[in-house]
Amino acid sequence: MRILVVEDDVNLNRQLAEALKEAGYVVDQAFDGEEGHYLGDGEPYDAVILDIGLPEMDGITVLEKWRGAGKAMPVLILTARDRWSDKVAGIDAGADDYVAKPFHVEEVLARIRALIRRAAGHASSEIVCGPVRLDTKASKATVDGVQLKLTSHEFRLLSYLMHHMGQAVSRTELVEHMYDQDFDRDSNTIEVFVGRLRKKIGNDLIETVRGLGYRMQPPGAAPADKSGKS
Amino acid sequence: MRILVVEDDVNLNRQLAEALKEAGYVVDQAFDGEEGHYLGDGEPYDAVILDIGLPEMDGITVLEKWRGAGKAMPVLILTARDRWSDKVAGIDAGADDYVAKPFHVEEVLARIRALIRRAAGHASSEIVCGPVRLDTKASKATVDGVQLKLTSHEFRLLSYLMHHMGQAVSRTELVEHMYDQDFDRDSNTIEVFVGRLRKKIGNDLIETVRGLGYRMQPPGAAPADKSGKS
DNA sequence: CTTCGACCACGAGAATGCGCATGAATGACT
DNA sequence: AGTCATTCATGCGCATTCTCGTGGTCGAAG
Repeated sequence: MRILVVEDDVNLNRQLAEALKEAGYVVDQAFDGEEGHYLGDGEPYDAVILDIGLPEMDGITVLEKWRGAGKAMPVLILTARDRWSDKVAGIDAGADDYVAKPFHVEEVLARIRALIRRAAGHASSEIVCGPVRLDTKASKATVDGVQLKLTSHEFRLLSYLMHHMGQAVSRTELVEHMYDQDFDRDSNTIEVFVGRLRKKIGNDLIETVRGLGYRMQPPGAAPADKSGKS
Repeated sequence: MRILVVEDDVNLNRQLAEALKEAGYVVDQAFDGEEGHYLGDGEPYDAVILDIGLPEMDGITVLEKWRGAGKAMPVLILTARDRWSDKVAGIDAGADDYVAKPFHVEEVLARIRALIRRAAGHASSEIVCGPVRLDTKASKATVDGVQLKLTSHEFRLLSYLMHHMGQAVSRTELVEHMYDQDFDRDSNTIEVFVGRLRKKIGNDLIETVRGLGYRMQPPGAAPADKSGKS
């Protein structure tokens, strides 16, 4: 999962970014409205944390521009505690949630989790697929109750697949959500990680869709194929 | 749009209900956890406003029960301003948003609007034709609920046909949409794929229109019309 | 009604290229 | 210094796709 943090306070920005990375997200940072808008417009984020008071371009404006351009990713805005009119303006501009400053970083993490979860259409903080259980709150995964030992990239891969269960996910999409801006897109890294993951969670769970990418299936979904081969 | 308000403070409950009705929603009211849970479990709401501190059954518990039973409607929880741990707990229990008391009614309305707007975005993109069901988002297709194993070209073909249901689609048109620019137009690949597809989804669904191309038809619509075309 | 030409279905073999495993090289963290 | 995660390159196996050839079906004209 890839997240953009737009916040001009350098300390706060770093603080957030570190907490998010700690929790297993990939994080891009922007320090003014201009830069934030540019990144959010060009890169595919799973969520954005956006400060309202920003140099160069106001947070609300940034948000409106994104929404106007059809960007639909969940956005969490940061406002001063006493400016409740900002919150309403922000929400009407298309924000999905807000947190008032000063805040507990923990709270922001919970909100982000909730936003990502909701964007993927899941109600609870645990996502289950057959024997695999992903705990987004604790950033852990288990198979048949046994905890998996995953590297950070393996976890991000699994997480992304499970948040998009049933969908076929392209290699490019995976790369874009598992890495930040600059990454050499021509390589077979993803395939390697898929291989490794399969070795850990069992081969049948991640299905490869030739020419398209990979797909994780909800539980009893694909029993047999009809008159094809296998 | 139908909304459930679960709040034990009679005044507050009425205040919310009136504002919501004013805004054009249909509103049901519950005044304790038990009643709230019962209604939310049995009736189809587009959104729920749920207080955390409730007699009979705690709001978090109510929410967990709903989510455990597969209810996925958006839920906005109300908490006391100083209990931020409640918010985190609530969000992790599956709440989609929260508002801290005391709040401006206007703000609650904005949130509800946002929640409903967002929930509408989760409609699955499916096209159905008789027993065949095509899910473009997941890149998969089922016949009578059984998942098909299609290669990427077969899928593209089916997809194009189903997107133009009822129309006769020429071979050239198909070629142009299934391949990029230059492709040897003198080849019978399309016929081969149509054959393969028919074998997988059943022969009656793709009708051949001699001299023109192929057509997919919802069943029973125009059973093998001999005397002309549409 | 018959015949002819064009169009279509289908099977089987051949070529293409995708995806996977593997192992070595690089980099990060302790 | 050593371990572990990550990245990259290579070659093989096989699903997929394409070509080709034969036989069948349809429609129109004589």
